[in-house]
Amino acid sequence: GRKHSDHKGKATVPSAELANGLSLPPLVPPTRNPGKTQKVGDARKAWHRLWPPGCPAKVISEQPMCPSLYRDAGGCLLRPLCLPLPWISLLEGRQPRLGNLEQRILEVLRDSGSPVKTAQLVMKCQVPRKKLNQVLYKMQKESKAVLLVGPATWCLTNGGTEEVVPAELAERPQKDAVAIPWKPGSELSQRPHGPHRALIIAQALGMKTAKEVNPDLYAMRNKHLLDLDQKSNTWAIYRPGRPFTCCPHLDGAEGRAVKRKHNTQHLVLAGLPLSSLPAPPRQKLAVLLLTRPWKRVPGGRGMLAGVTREGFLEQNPINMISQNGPNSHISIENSEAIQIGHRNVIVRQMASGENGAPTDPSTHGPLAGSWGPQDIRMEKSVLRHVQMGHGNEMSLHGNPAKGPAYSTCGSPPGPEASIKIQIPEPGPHSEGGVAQRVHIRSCFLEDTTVGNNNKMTVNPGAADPRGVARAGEPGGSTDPPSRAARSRSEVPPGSSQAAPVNAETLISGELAAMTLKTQGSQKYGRHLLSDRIAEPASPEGGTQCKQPKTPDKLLQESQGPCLQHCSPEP
Amino acid sequence: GRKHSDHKGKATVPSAELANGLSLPPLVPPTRNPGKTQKVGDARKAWHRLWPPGCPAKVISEQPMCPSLYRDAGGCLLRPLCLPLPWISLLEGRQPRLGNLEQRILEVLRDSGSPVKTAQLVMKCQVPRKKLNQVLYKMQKESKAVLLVGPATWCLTNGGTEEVVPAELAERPQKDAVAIPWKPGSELSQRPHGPHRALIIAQALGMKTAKEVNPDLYAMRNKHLLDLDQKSNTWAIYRPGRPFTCCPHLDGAEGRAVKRKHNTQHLVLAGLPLSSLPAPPRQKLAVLLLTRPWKRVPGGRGMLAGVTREGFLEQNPINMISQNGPNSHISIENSEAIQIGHRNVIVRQMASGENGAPTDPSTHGPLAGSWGPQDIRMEKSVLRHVQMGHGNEMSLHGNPAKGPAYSTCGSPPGPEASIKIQIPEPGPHSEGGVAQRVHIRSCFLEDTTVGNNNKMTVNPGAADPRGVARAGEPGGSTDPPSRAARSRSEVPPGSSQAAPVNAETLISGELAAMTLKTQGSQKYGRHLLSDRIAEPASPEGGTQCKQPKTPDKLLQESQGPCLQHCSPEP
DNA sequence: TCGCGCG
DNA sequence: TCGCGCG
Repeated sequence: GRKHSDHKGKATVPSAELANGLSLPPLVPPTRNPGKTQKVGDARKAWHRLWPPGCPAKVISEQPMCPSLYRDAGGCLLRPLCLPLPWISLLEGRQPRLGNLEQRILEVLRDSGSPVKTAQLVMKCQVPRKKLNQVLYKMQKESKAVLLVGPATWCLTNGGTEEVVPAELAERPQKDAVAIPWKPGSELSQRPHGPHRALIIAQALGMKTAKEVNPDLYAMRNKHLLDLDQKSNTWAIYRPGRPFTCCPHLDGAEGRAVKRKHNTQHLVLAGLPLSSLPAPPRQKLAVLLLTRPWKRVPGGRGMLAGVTREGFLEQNPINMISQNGPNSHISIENSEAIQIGHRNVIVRQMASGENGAPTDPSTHGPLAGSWGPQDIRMEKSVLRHVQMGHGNEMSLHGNPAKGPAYSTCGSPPGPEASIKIQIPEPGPHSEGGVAQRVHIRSCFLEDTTVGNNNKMTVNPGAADPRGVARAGEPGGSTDPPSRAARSRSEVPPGSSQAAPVNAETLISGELAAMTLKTQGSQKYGRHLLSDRIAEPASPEGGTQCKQPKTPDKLLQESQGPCLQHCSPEP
Repeated sequence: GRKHSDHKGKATVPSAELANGLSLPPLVPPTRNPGKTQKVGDARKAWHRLWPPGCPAKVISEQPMCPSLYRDAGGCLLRPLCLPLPWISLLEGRQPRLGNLEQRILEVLRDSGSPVKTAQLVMKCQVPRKKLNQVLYKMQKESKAVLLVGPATWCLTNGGTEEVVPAELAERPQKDAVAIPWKPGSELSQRPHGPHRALIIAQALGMKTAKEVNPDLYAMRNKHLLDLDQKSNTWAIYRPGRPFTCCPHLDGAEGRAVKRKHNTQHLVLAGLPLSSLPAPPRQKLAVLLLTRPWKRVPGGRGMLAGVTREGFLEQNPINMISQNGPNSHISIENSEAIQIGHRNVIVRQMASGENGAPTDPSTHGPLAGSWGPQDIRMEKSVLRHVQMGHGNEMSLHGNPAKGPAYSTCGSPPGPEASIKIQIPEPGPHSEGGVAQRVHIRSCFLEDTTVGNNNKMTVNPGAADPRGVARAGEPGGSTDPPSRAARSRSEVPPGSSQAAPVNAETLISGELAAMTLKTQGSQKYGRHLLSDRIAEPASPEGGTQCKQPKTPDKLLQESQGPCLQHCSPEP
């Protein structure tokens, strides 16, 4: 991408560029002692240092669920504080700020000291002319900070002094704005996820009493940014899925603790995608999730937290999503029986039968090493019983789920939902590289396999309940009813079982059995699937994972994964 | 989908609508004796009859690779000539003509008799305002046929008489324009694919010498429209993949000859579209299709219906599409049972059959290393029972699912339904890179396999319950009712089972069994059939399909074919 | 004097 | 007088 180098010639932060379509100016170290009192004039300068033009402040408020995103993209200047986004959001919420572009425009105009042509601004601000005009005209109309003084020619209304106070800036009293910045050595910094009492938080924010900060805290709780523990009356960063969630931003100790604590598993993990999708004007984030068959969350905008909370740990057969790379995205919607990766096997035998017996794996075993790289991109798609990869097998006996019943006549898979699965190369420079690259966007997937040498047998059985009932192993253990059967009975009449994704249905859907697999070298800790699953043909494992172990059992052996979620929406 | 009914209230041609976003006016029969000399004034009228407004003339020059599509969509008036597109292109290239939109604009203005607001034109012409303005201003500037007489207000410059002579029309001398049309009884008409000597062609075009037509012929050769046989010095329609190609537009005799020659029958081959995709504001892609059960042809809309009607062998179970040019595109809609890749096999056993047994996997094991690279892009498509990759197998037992039942409510996955499948040629520069590249966008896929050496068995059972019951293995286990059958009964009447398809998406229909295959002759990568498919019936070979007499079986023997199609765009 | 931001 | 086509 292009880099903005106008500002002191430093490189910009590309991730922020994604977030708002702007280039970032170079990072500027925060004020050494931000808590120190300053004069107002200086204060404004200080703000500028804290949130220089281009720092995607909006990311914070708009996409509050994603600490890591903020930290990487927008939290540049606050990163040294090592604070999760909610705190930063809280902090930042008390700061006056302008949009990135507005800031940059004013700066350019001020620096110029004379009218500036739009073409110049385009270059200085590194944004498309159209976007620039949108902002310029809006600024002229709303804040009067700029004026069109000729054809495509703009200047400051106040002669370029510091007294520029655009509308947004003028709205908030700024008296204590600068006093706010987080105390570096505060309790919160030491224990960034909490819990903390309100007073501590208030003090960290430069306030005196809890009362001052409470309104914000409660508001943030309502937005699922924070969690109030009623017993201890303490506030903590809210993390969906906790304690089962292992967040990437946890430090090693904490992460391990979580794993230890929940050693039980059935684990789940889940994937967390973080993404600031491109598209400036209407960017929406699709997202992610996954985990056990989670049910649809009615109504849902945004509250991925809710999704996760509800959906977790429900009799889930297998969910494995591995996320590896720092910028990986996983976003899956309405998925069912998916395999992505090499050599996966899905066997679904809902009904009687030894017949759904998968083919002999050995036949393609030898071919194991031969599969080539894969680069897959899917967008706005609905897939059922899909395998992608080499040497896969799929057997579908009887009636698998009856397909996405779209009631959704109106809206198609929304424009922004996205799934991306990128599996970076295991080694530092193994350019030979990407064994599999998958981009899935706005898709419905069911019984899907992506990868090489996968196998899928779907033997859902009949509508006849008996068939379902028989769907056990030879040994006599009774399998749970098929998902299809279950969902069939569970889904209320008239409800759409699987709606094509759109921005608002992001969170709805079912993911019945999904396997995302990467062949990673174990060195790097990227091997995300249990060996059992990865190598079903192993001697002790027998053949195809015919069912000896429940998926959950298999999962127990897998290393925990982690995930993070964020579902920012403007 | 909207229909244009302004023009004498007749239904329009959807395929053209797809192609350029315009509705077509009703077809007008061509001049009885097009070769007859006429006065210039009459001539222009004759042109209008030959290429009435809405006739996608541009299709010809812009996308010359698509005879059958042209014949149905744009070549409507030339259809009686039974000429392949290249000739028509050649012929047409000498005709003055207007673009669809220009024609339509003039028509609307003429009908109005008074200045017309752009907003009105938007509605009348069914094109986006921006596109309309582009054309309007261009017309004003270049042909002076229209004039901006007020804000967004246009009128004819000549009061709406027939004397409108837009730039394009005026550019060419028209003295012999009308004299050109193909001689109905010419050699070329009798042998429309050639070969013919240049003189014959020239004469058919109303010229006197070969020299006159040679520049065009060579130019067309360079565009791969025509082929010059050096030995005989004759020109023929160039058909990639010949002689294995059985083109839909072949006349009966030639078609039979091809069949006889290759003993393949039931075979089909089909279409290959080449399309210029997306295009600016809101172009829509026309598409293609092909095949056999191609049941639904929405009434009244679509010339593609015609394509199918005319060109394809009814009852052919399997259609193969070969892709040959480097930039070819294949667009598939509402397809089912598709295989894309090398050495695929589709076995569909509609009823009874204890076999249905998938083929022996070992047979294709050895071939593993031979798969070529693949680059597949799919967008906004619906596919069922699809395999993409090399050496796939697919067994469909029982009733081929009835495909997504499109209720096509409202909006679909989007305006630009398209599938692109690009299979890079294994040229010298096959850097050993990406073995498979897949891009899927806005698709519905079910029972789909993407990859090499995949296998798929779908055992849904027949519509007939008994048949279904028997469709199991010899062991006698009872198969569950077919998926199709069940879903049929389960899905409430009126509910759409699967539908993310645009109402305007056109050419909705079903593609029951399709195989997209590429293969290359070792050298050129244009060999279109796999050995497996080409020679399955050989005595020593194959055990692939046990059902001898079914069409499926016959398919095994089929030689690969070819075809091309194109979906026009302005 | 292409000014364009426009939904 | 939202005129907008604009590269």
